[in-house]
Amino acid sequence: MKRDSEQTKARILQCAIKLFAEKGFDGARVDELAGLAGVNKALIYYYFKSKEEILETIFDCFIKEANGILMEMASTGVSFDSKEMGLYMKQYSKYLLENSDILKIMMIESIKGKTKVPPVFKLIDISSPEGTDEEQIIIEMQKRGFNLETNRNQRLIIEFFTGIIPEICFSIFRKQWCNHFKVSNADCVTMFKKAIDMTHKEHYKNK
Amino acid sequence: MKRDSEQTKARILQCAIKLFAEKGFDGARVDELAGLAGVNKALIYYYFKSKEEILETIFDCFIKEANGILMEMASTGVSFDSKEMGLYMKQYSKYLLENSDILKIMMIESIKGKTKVPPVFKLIDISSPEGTDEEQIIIEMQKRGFNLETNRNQRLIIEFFTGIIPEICFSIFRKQWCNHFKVSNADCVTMFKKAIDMTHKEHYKNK
Amino acid sequence: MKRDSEQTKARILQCAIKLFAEKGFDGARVDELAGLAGVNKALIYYYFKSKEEILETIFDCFIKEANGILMEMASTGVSFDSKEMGLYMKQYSKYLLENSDILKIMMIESIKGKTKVPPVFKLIDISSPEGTDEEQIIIEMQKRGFNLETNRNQRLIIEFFTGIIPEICFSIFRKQWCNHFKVSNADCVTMFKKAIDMTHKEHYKNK
Amino acid sequence: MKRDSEQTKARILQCAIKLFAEKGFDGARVDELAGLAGVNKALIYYYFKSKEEILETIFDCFIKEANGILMEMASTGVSFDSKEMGLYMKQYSKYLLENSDILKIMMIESIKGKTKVPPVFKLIDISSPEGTDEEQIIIEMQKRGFNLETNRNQRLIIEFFTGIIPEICFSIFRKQWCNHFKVSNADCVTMFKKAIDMTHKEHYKNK
DNA sequence: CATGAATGAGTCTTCATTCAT
DNA sequence: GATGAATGAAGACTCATTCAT
Repeated sequence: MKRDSEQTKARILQCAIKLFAEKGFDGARVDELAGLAGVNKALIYYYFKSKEEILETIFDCFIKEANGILMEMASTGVSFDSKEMGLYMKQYSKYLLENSDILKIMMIESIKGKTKVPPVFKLIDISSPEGTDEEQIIIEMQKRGFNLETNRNQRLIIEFFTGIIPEICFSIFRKQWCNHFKVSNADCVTMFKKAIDMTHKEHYKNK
Repeated sequence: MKRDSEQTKARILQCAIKLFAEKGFDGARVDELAGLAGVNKALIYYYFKSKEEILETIFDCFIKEANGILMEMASTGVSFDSKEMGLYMKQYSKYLLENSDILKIMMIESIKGKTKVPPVFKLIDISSPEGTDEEQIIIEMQKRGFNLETNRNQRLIIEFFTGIIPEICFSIFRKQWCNHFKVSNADCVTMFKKAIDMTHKEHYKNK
Repeated sequence: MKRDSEQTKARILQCAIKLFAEKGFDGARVDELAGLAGVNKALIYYYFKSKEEILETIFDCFIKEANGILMEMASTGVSFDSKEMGLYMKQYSKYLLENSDILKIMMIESIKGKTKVPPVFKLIDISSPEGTDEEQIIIEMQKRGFNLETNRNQRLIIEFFTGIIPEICFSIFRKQWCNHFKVSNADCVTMFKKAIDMTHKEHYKNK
Repeated sequence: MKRDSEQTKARILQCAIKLFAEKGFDGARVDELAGLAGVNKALIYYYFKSKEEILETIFDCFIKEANGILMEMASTGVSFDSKEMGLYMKQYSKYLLENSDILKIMMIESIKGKTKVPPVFKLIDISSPEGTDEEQIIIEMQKRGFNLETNRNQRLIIEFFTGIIPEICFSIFRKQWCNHFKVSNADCVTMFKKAIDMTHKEHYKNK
């Protein structure tokens, strides 16, 4: 019972992610979601108060999960050049790539700007929570080989607009890019990694 | 007559841009657009066949205009370090910044992926049309000081995901960023420029 | 001036007949009529007070014309078997066949029954106006060889439902019948005449 | 559950028949239909995909039903003069008379000619399906006393334009005829039957 | 848990008609 | 006479949500 119930709710959520990503939250219809999930429309309202709540649930789960990964990354004392660091980076990139649908939804809703804080901003808030002892982190990171900007605002802008945003947008547009430019998925990913290495990651070493 | 008519149509388009940017195309209501533009709802359908056509018109005009700016930039024989080049770059950045609303709409519709080619892709297609004599351009650009990637696919990915996309997203999120991180608009713009200089633009000199 | 004006009005009417016949009065759009007639929509309202008035004009003209033909027929003292009578009958049939579009409109509007008197009823009212000296006519006709029913109501029903209605409906459906049953137009007309001869016209001789 | 649902759908259909007959399909409003049927407008779209589909459903049901009656009639080996045959004929006439609303709709839509085959044509297609062994039927009918035309096309035209069409149109115009000519319904029906007997039915005996 | 039926409030679009020139 | 622009009032159809079972 509980098993089935959980599964049904999860299935609804999974289908909602797919659907919202494809049509946008506004463009998606509860009817269609019911069809996709193979459940009665009314059942959706048994699990969720409203269409809106489905969206919120999706965001909350994702932010929490992404949070976990970043936290783990941040708390590990591995150096920039170390294999472990590379592993974490890879893992995070992979995580974003795997959740392209949620990122699509998040991006769209962020752009519309209905919420006080755009959901995507939360991805950087996590990696650099305001409460933290800034200087400490910077010194720590520099020890690991990162040449971090000391000005927090400047640092955030660099991280977000030339690091996270390209990563998100690549995740979002990868498929369409491959189709349009006739590139294989593997090549596309390799080339994007190189692009990030040549631009964003390079700047850590600059100066 | 013609005067008034043109103006009315333009007003509808301007309001549509504003509205679509705020609510997304799907979230926007024709009723509201009519109210915003101060015209009768039916008049909108006198000028445009459908809500969809308004969107297409917006995109077409923008792509055409952006095209013009880039064409001019490409056809001028100025060197990378020259003031003229800097001026053009600035102009294009400014252009994107000024059209943040259109970029919002474009980005959302691109993410949803209804069209074969995501509208945003057209911004890079223009700057590097497939028909062009690739080698010629690269040599030309290298003369001007640009260290362009010779592999076209790699070059496009770099240009798009670490150049255009950050520019677009900055345009889109600037206001929200300023609000959220309590930065002045001027500072924000300055910092973003520095961020781009340190990452994307730097790579032209790399190697 | 007057020339052009008259012509324009006539063209509008002709196109209206075509359009109303094809789509029905309710299904026809003034916009489309304007396009068909090659005039500005507003001009239609210069000539006619409303869409409704166009319909009325069409009906009035037709009734008046049909009236004329029937009057002439009735007032001529030719016998049933005479060539002249056959000529008139033919002429009337031809007239109906040529005005199939108007008959379509008339039939549709008659069926809907908005007006007190269905327009098609007027076609029989004419041929047998109530004010006339019934007996006189019957005697007259019998002299000419027609075996007319003496009961007016019975006579009207016979005339209308087995004479005029088949004639009208043949005019209306002729083309579609030819298409559907793969018959040539000429054959179809010949067969219909025979059908009428064998049924309706035959009854005049009965008894 | 099923009970109510079926009833509701049936009620919508019944009201649609009434409404379409009165105003024509194009002139009828879904809003009004909802009001008439005492249901929410959206419920109509729960049962039917579109206004159009309501019409199709009405036609399909009627054709199927009429089909049934005619099939039964055709398959019974009763002679033309027998009481049974008269009973069947009466039954069919009664059936048409009872469904004057559907016939009105059918006639209007047939006249407009949107569909490849005018719905009314289907009433004759049934009574004389092309695939059947023509000669056999004719011989069979002749045995029963019917003097059927051997030329199929001629026969169809006689049946349709002097048999079915008068029957349909009488059904359609009966009420209006009674009102206009101040005849009682009973008298009107009697007179029409006599009219058909004197014209269409008489021809079976001719020759 | 699950569902078929029902609904109020839209949502895009259309239409006959009018106005100003 | 003629026209492009404008409009109020619907029109078909949709959607998130709820109810009864």
